[in-house]
Amino acid sequence: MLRFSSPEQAIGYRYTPVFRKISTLFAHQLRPYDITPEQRSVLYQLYLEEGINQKELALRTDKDQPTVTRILDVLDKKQLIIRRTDPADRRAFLICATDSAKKLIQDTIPLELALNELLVSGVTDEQLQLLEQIMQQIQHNIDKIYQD
Amino acid sequence: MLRFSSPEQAIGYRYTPVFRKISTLFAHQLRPYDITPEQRSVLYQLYLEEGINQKELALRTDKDQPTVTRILDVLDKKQLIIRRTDPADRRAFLICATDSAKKLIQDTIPLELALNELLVSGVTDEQLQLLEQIMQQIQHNIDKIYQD
DNA sequence: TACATATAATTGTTATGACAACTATATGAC
DNA sequence: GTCATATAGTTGTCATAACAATTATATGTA
Repeated sequence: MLRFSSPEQAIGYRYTPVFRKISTLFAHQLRPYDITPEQRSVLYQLYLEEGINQKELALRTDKDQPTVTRILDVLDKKQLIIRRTDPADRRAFLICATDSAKKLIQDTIPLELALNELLVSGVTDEQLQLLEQIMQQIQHNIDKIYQD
Repeated sequence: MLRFSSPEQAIGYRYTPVFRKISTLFAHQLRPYDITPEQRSVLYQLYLEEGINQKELALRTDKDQPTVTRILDVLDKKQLIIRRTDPADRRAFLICATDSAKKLIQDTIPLELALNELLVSGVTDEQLQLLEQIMQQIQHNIDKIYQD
């Protein structure tokens, strides 16, 4: 049974622009730090665990390897990361965040949380849990589609 | 009172990649039609109402004017739209979809709806309504932030 | 009418992202 | 050890997006 009859009801069509705007808002807030939300998401993974390689970083940030390569190039220029060659695999680099990168992450986490509070004001904890449940189901469905 | 303590809980951080993947899935499905989801979203607005100008099209597609200009350039090359100068305002163009564009939209709507069914399988109608409510609240919050 | 200001569209620049093709190195089969 | 194959990373190309700056035309006011 079809539950939808018009493109406006398609979740991609309907919600993609909302998340684009959220990203833009966060980008504004990050501007004084000379970093973008995506660069920061890569840096944040290194903040959680250093010394992982680019493929692993791509996995953890949900980005493809070329995108990670280029974001790391930018972060490298800004001296926010260091690429060390993996002694165990000369094809790979082990990536580490510099001290200033770690400080940047620490300084911007409150910004991110504060923006999030604004975004979900008026949304109850129960609703947020439901949102997470629904999104997990959708993510599961996406993974299943990708398997084929 | 702060409800969030880690960036993983920020909705932008958490859900943006999900919608990116949805867009990629739809792009795969549209490949035989030689059109991208974003190009199609512009065309869809023209399918709903023709003869609007680029500024209005930007508003309706949630894109900025430069982005719309460039997407229309592509659609123009593919002969999917026609730009007519507005006789009442020589700065503006009135945009129309060609017949083949209208056919393309009609042919791809079932694809979009079918993909959406897959994406929300296992999600109840009640959950989808809740999702819409929550996202409307978030959208409202975003609009409020942009006002300042 | 003349001029200041606003607006529609365009162009340039930078970033992200998808995808294909490539290089260098590792691994596994023999 | 040799060779086929797999894998880590890079590069090229195109599309989308944000933003600043520009051009051409409208509009409002003196």
